[in-house]
Amino acid sequence: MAMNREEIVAAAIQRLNRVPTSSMAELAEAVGVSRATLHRHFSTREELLTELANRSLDSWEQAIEAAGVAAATASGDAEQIRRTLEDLLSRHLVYAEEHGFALSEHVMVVDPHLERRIDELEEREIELFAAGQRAGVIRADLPARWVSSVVYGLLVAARQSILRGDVARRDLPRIVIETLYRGIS
Amino acid sequence: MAMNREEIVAAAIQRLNRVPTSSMAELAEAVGVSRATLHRHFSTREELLTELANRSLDSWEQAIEAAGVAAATASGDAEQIRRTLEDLLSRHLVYAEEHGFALSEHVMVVDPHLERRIDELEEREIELFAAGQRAGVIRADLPARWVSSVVYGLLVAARQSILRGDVARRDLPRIVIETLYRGIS
DNA sequence: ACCATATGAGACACTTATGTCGCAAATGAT
DNA sequence: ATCATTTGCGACATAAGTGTCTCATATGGT
Repeated sequence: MAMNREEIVAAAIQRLNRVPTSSMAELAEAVGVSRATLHRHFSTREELLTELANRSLDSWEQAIEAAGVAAATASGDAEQIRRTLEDLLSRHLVYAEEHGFALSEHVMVVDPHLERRIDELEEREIELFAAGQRAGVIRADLPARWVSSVVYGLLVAARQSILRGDVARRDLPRIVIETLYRGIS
Repeated sequence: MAMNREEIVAAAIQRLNRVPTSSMAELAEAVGVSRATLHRHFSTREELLTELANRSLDSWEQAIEAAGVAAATASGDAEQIRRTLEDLLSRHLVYAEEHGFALSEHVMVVDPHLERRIDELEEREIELFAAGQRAGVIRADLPARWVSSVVYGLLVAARQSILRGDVARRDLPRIVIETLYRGIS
């Protein structure tokens, strides 16, 4: 087969999305490769998981940049912030589907470097939320960090809804954004 | 020491709330009991986890009943539904703190009986949400099951906020209810 | 003080996951 | 066709978790 690192990572992510506690043997089978070969590419399980986590954070970071979070935060313009927020949310939904396993704790490795990266990415979003509050896009009586947690919680909810078939994939962005902005009343 | 089942369960729950993947040895140590004694009370790990899960669902069920979900659903009265919703939410927050480990998937046992119980409890809440929609308390353009997922997601967010110290415990109920009803704008 | 019961400590067998190694077979480029 | 590289397969050692058992000790009620 001659799988390269990319293909292995992609297949492993898919598997972990369905069965987050998969062993190396299960991952190897899911990838379509022998256990020995998997170990040839990733000498330890931790190395594999760290790589997956970093890929996952790459996607997240890319979403933040593609949505123009930094520019919107700096601009302070209400409309730009609103557009960026919705764009970011939509990208997050894709992220939640593709890297959802990383959303559940206790699965990923506890690596100081990873934790710092997560904090840094989250901080960039929190700054956007804070800018949104100053611009009147987001109510100011909620801590910006709480807003961040709410977005995270909604992603968990969205992922669950998709997995259970409660909401159609194409309806999700609208429903999530509607719920985030206006709540359920 | 002469620990009874109750004390063991309580200590185990506390431990699992912090370290959801604890082994039997770790749980025994956390309980303050030898591994053998733990096995005398719960012959297998699965038995222990099933018991914990059922205790957890007992709490959940009790919250549903104490909040008067059934009565509110049957009444169809907007004000009663609103009060019940807020009451239920507050109780859920306590539940999320005490049984949060059960909120994360992949930790608990996959037991058909447990799954049925969860479905049944969730269904009772969904009926309340649907009644809320008919009474105009909850917007009707969202699937009631989505509302249920959102509540779940907000609990995950609330738990995370508490653990990280982003929001004070006493502010949580108001913030969560505010966010649920009105969103972030 | 006595006795039934509960506990702790340790040993044991069993299972599962991890990581390494050697070797034969397949692959692929030249 | 040849040769270097990659792969699969199986064996192996190691580690960790689970569940059982025995025996000495501690506890608590009478």
